[in-house]
Amino acid sequence: MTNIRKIAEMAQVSPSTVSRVLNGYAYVSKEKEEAVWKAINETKYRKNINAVHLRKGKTFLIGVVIPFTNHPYFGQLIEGISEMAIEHHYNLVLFQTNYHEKKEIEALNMLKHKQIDALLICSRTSPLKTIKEYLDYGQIVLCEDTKEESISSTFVDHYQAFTMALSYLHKNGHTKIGYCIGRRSGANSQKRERAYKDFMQRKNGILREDHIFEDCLYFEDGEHVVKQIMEMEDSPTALLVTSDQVAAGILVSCENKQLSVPDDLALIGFDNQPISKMMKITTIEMNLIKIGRNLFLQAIDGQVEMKKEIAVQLIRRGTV
Amino acid sequence: MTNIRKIAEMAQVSPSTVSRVLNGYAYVSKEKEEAVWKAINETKYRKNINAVHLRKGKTFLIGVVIPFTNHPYFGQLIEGISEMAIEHHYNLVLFQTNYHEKKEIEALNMLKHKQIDALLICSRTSPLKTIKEYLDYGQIVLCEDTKEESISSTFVDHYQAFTMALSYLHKNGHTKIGYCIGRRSGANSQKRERAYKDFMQRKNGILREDHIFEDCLYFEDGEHVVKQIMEMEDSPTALLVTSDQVAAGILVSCENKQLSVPDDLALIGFDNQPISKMMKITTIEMNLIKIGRNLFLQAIDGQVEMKKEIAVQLIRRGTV
DNA sequence: GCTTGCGTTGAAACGCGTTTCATAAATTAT
DNA sequence: ATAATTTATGAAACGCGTTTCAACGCAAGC
Repeated sequence: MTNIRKIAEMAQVSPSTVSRVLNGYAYVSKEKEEAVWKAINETKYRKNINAVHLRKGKTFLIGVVIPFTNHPYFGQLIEGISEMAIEHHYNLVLFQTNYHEKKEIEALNMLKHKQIDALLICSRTSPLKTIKEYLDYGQIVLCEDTKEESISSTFVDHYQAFTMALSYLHKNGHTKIGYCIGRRSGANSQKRERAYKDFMQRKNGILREDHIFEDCLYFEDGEHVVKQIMEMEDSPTALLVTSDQVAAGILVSCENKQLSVPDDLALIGFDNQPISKMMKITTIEMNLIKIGRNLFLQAIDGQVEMKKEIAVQLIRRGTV
Repeated sequence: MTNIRKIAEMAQVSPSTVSRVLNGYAYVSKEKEEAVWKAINETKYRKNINAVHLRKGKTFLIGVVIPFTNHPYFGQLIEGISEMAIEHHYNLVLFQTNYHEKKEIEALNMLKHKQIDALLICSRTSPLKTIKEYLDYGQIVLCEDTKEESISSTFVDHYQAFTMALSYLHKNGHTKIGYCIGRRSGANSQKRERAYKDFMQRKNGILREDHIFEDCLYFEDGEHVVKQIMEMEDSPTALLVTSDQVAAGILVSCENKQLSVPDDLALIGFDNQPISKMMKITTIEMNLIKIGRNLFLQAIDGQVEMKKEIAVQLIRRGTV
C-alpha cells in the first residue's frame, strides 16, 4: 500500500508538502505541486481515511435516530440531514428504533464510545434525563422544543401550528373537530394534545376522547379512521391529520364511502408532502428538509444557534 | 484524554497487557487484569476507535445502496442487513439513490477512498461494467443473479418465482394475466418480464403491453391500476403485483369500486409483508430479511459462498 | 539435571496523515 | 540598506491501539 511518505520520496519532497498539496494549502511551489500530483497519479495513491480520523480525533460520522425509515416524514428529515452531511463530508449512521428505548440507548452508547461524533435524535423514547447523561460525550441534537433544557434542538412550535390549524377550521364553521396522530406519548404529540384541548375548551368546541385517533401513520390507516367516524354517533366534521399520507388515505376512503370532503368532513394534513399537492389536500407545511439541514449543522458545529424554531405555514387547498 | 499508556502506567503493566485485557485475550494473570480494570473504571477510559481502525486497516463501515428508504421492501432488506451488522460490530452508511446513477457512483467512490470497507448494492442503476471497475477497492455485493459475472450476490430466482405465480393463476383458470411493477429497467424486473412473456406465449395467454403496469411502488398506486383496468376493454382477470403494498391498495380500491376479489380480479402480491397477512392477500414470500443477512455476511467475509440463491414460497391466502 | 513447552509480560514497531516549529529564501516596507 | 514580512519547505512529534518478537519463569518430561 502506497502511503504519503512514498509519494514524498517519489516527488522528492517531504511528507508535509504532500499533505499540503493533498489538502490544497497555499505556500507550495508549482513545480513541487506538480511533482506530487504526478506521483499520486502514477501510484493511484488513496489516502488512508482512518489515519486522518485518528489525527483529527473525529470519525466524521453522525448518528441519526429515527423510529422508522419507511415513513415520508422521516424520509424528508433525512433528506435534509443527508444533504448537509454530503456537503460537509460526513457520513450518517442510521439507528432505527421502532420506538424501543433500548435501541436509542445503543445509539447513545455509540456516542459514548466515540464511534460517532454526534447524535441526532429525530424522535425520542427515552426521557430527557437519560439523554442528558450522554451530553459529555458529544453533541446531541433533538427535534423538539427543549426550552429551558441545555440540549440543542431544531423544532417547530407544534402548539402554535395546531392552534392555527384549529382556528382555520373554526373560522370555517367547525366546532366538532378531531385529530389523528401517530402516537400520543411523544413530546411533540403532547404539545399538540395540549393545544387541542386548550383550543376546544376556549372555543366551547366539542372535546371528546374518541375524536382523537391514534396509530395514524400510513395511508392505509386512513380507512380505519373513516370507518370509526361513520360508526360514531356524534362524529367530528373536521379532522387535523398529522400526516399527509393518512389524510390522503382518509380522503380516498371518504370518496369510496360517498362522504364528501370538505362538506361532510374537512381535512387538514401535515407536512405538505407531494401526495397532498397531488390530491389537493389543505395542509400545514413544516419544511422538514430545512429542519433536517439545521439539525445537522447543529450537530457538527457548536457555534450554530443552539435552539432554532422553524416556521410553519398553512397551505390552502381543497379539503377545508 | 486518557489513553492506553496512561492506563498501563496506573496499573503498573505494559500497554500490551492493557490491550490484551481490553480484548479479552488469555494469558493475563488475574492480578494484572484486575489492576487494569480498576484503572479503566477510575479514569472512565474509552478507547479511541479511530486508532483501532487505523491499525486494523478497516473502517468497520459498510455502505448500503438503496433507491428509497421509505419502501417496506427495502425496509426489510435493511432490517436483515442491520441485524448482522450489529452482531459483527459494523455500522451502516446508507446511500439513497432515487435511482440516480450519480449517487451510486458516489457510493462506489466512497469504497475507492476507503471510507467504507464494502458496498452492498440492493438495487442498481449503473451497468455492471462500471461496478466491476471498483471491485479492486473492496467487496461489492449485489442483490441480483450475477451468474457468470465475478461479483458476489444474494438473490432470488425471479424468473422461476414469476413463473410459479403465473402457473398458479393459470391453474385457477386465468389466461388474461397482467402484472404491476416498480420500474421495468432493473435487472430483476427484466427477468420478470422475460418470465411473463415466455409464460404467456407458451400458454397462449393474452399478452398485451397495457397489461403491464409500471410505477407501482406504494399503496396509493393501486388505485390508479384499478382505474386503468376498469377503463380497459379487454382487462386482465388476474394480476401479479410485485409489492404487497400495491396489492393492498388494489384490493381496497376494488372493494370500493364493487369489484370482487378474486372473482373479478385475482391478485398475487410479493414479499409477504405484514399488510398482506392482515388483508389476506395471496403472496410470494421472498424472505427479504434472510437475503439482507446474507448480503451482509458476503460483504465482510470473502469465505462465504459467493453466489447464494434464496428460495421463494407461495403463500396461499384469499385473493386467488 | 537438562530439555521442552506453556504461561505471562513488555519493548518496540506499525499503520499514516496532520500539524507545529524552525529555518531559509524571497519580497516588501521603511 | 536594513528590518520586517511573506513564501516555501522539511524534520519531528502526535494521535493511539494492536501485534509481533523476544525473553523470562516455572512446570512437566526424559
